[in-house]
Amino acid sequence: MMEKVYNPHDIEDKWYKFWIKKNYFTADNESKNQPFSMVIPPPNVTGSLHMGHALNNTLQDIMARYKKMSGFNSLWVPGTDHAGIATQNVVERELAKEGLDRETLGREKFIERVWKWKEQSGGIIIEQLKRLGCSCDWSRQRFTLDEGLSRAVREVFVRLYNEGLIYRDNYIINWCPRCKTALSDLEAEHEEIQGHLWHIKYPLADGPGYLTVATTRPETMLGDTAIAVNPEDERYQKYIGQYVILPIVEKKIPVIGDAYVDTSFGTGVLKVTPAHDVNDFEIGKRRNLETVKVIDDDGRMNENAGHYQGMDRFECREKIIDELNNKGLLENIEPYALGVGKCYRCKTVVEPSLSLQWFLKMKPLAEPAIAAVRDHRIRIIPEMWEKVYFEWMENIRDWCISRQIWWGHRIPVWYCDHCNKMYVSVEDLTKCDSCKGKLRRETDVLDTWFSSGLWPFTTLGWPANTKDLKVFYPTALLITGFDILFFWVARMIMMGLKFMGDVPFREVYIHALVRDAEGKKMSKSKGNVIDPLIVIDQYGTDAFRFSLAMLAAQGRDILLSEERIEGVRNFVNKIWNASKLSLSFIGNYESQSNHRQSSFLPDRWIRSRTQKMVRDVSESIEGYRFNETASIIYNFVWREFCDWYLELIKPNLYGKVTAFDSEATRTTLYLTLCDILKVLHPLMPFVTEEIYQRLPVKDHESIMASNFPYFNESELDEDSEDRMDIVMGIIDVVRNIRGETGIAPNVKVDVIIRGGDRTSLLKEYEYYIKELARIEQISFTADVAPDQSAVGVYHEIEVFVPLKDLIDVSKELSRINKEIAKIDEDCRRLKQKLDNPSFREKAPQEVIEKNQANYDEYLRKREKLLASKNLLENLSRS
RNA sequence: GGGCGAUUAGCUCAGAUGGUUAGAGCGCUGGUCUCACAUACCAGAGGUCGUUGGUUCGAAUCCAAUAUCGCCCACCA
Repeated sequence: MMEKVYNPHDIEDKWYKFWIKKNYFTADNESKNQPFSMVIPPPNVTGSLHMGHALNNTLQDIMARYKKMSGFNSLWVPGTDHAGIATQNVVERELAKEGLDRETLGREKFIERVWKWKEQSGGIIIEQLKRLGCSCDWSRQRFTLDEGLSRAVREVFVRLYNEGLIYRDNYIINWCPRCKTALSDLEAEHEEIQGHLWHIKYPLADGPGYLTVATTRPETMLGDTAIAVNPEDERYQKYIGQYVILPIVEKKIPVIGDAYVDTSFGTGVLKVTPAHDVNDFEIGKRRNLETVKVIDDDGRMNENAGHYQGMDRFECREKIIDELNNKGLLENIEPYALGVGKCYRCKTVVEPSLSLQWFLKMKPLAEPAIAAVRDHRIRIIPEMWEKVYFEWMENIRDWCISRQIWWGHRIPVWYCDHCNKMYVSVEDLTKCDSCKGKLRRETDVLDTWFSSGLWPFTTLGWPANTKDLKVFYPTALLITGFDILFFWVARMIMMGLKFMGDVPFREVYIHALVRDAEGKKMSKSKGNVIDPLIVIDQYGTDAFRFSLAMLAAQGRDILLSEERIEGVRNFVNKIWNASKLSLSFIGNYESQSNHRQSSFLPDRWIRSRTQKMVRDVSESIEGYRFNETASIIYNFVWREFCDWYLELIKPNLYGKVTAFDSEATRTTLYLTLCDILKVLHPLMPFVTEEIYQRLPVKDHESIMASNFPYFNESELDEDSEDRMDIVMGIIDVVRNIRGETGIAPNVKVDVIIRGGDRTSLLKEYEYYIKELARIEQISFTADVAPDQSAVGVYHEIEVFVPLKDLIDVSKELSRINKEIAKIDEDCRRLKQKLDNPSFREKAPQEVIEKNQANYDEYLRKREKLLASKNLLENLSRS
């Protein structure tokens, strides 16, 4: 017995376990079926499911299930990312609670601790993905730091090093003083803040006078080793070669000429701090300037900062300004908006700092990756993201891949402190080949994104030559958010091409961000986060997934509101109840072998409509237009199947009408219900399985194993659709009159129809028209219009509802007037178009004909309405 | 500084290669507990598609400007 209201709670878990037990998620690399593979964007082990994951994985699951049902050997590889900095931070916070820190614990103990944490809390998100219904192949689950992947990372590092693509160098990198590590350019998020441009006087070393420098970062002046002017700048040319006294430090530094200096910015004089600014570093290299670091790894001033040593960099800024001011060296303060980089993990302002780091040369890797997208070996959808991709790839800079943290892939490099030899090796090393001295291993680890960049092939077993790689690489599709297009997607493309010699995926579908109902980004600090798991508890997974799909229009952010989900919850309930009714009609229906073509018009109509629905659903899924998929199904099920079809077959299946073959109707109903469940399954896996299992006859033991409906042209039936349009149209006309003139639903009316050559069709379906429009009696006439009636016109057919006491003449008159006014407006527009000679000349014949036909019909309809209107007006006068 | 996107009903959004009477959900108005569903049913109101030009027989749809909002990238201190 089915409940009156669908209750998702027990059902979801039951079926998920069932699918697991049946191994439906496990791909078979021996299968003869065409493969369809995806790798999951591995969520961070620190993470718990948020809306972004929910959307991302719902869309992937829709594709995985759809492809599986469409006969593909569908593989969806799951896994998690070790998320270096993020995870280390989490565990460090835990340690802090115990009054510990990683330094006192030591590297080995600390890493043990992180692993322990990972085992205990790192799996949460996987369980959450299961609640979302994800059909991942859990037997192939990977972790970016597991043994196989670690091996692959080393392999890649060594190969890239041997090819000269990985190098170690001193360069300005983004340093996070809180995480105490270098970051890549992408990991520093730029933010505009209101700051100042300080104008500082640098006295000339020889003689009176000074040059004024404008800077946003006065604290770095302690590390200045020159000031620069543009050699073309007539104001300052003469100073080139002279010296100034660096204030506070009281050191002589040269005035140099460099074309980099913009004469129109600030004072046209630039302070050069090679150790704390990229451009200054470049100038310094060109001019052989000394580099003086003044800020330490923890963001405090160091020993080169004189009496500022030990002071926080921002406090130092204030104090330096005071000191300069006291010395009369502060000329001016200008408000100025500047961009500062912040650590993407902890939001601390990063310090550009000269540092010895490992880098990966990007240009040689980027070129083939650009080509792959340019010639569409990889298709990025929506296309606009291609431009963004190209823009970044064409201006790519070398990637700082080393991190000074402990949690991650330790760089496979060993140093001999005796003979200064360096080894890069896949295998662990202990002794120096030449001097037999003990080797010291590099302490840095790799950027987390280094290993995730290898994800599509390392998860399939690389560097071993596995069957999985052979069958499932390149993967078919990657679904991800635009926020990691550079971090992840671009790097996978480069690495895939480099190490597999082929693209990592053929298509990339980029989806938008999930925002709150007001369009704001969801964040904990704003308190506007909607927790997917609470939504699931409240409305069920199916309603949640369908909502996400429904809102997932390409290229636009998704605004999620609770009302929206509630609406879909109602839809799930509608499906439940429609199925309940359908199942009661189908009864113990035995097999499809007695499949009879029905002659009952609604049967023929619904089958024809079903075919079009199935076709449109497939097309929209293939085109990643998930919102379209959802609304096609929504409208079909609710409007066509429930509101019309089920209502129309009731008389037959309740036995009120016996003129039609009710077995054929039951067959039709059964087939249509099956089709609905199947097209819905990728979006709503649970409720569809639950209902499917209740079918008296199933073609498979699970809906997951059944076949996605295919477009069956032989069931298309335009003639039946046309005839149904007439039946529905007549019912609509009566309902409109009823509604507009205020006849209560429980009051039946009589109706007179002048049906012309459609009379026999309407007579045949008279009973159904009566039922759906709540009519007591229909009389058909060929005569003139009856007077004292409300009138409605559908094509050539006129429908009269005698007024009796039911209808207020004035209401009916205003209804007719409204309708005539609308027709007049439409006619005016159509006539204008049709009277235009160049329209008749240049528009396609078919468009002209259609417009003409519309126009003619409007005129006829208008005439009929007018006749009735006149009758009513006479009546109301008399 | 460069690039991208958005602007359609009160709200949130659909409208792929130009030819509709511009759609949906929620909300709103009126009427119904009609034997699957009140998480429902029936009817209705509501839009000169940001602005201005242009291309075209025809523009919400293509082009160009402009305004407002949002995002991304960027080594002018």
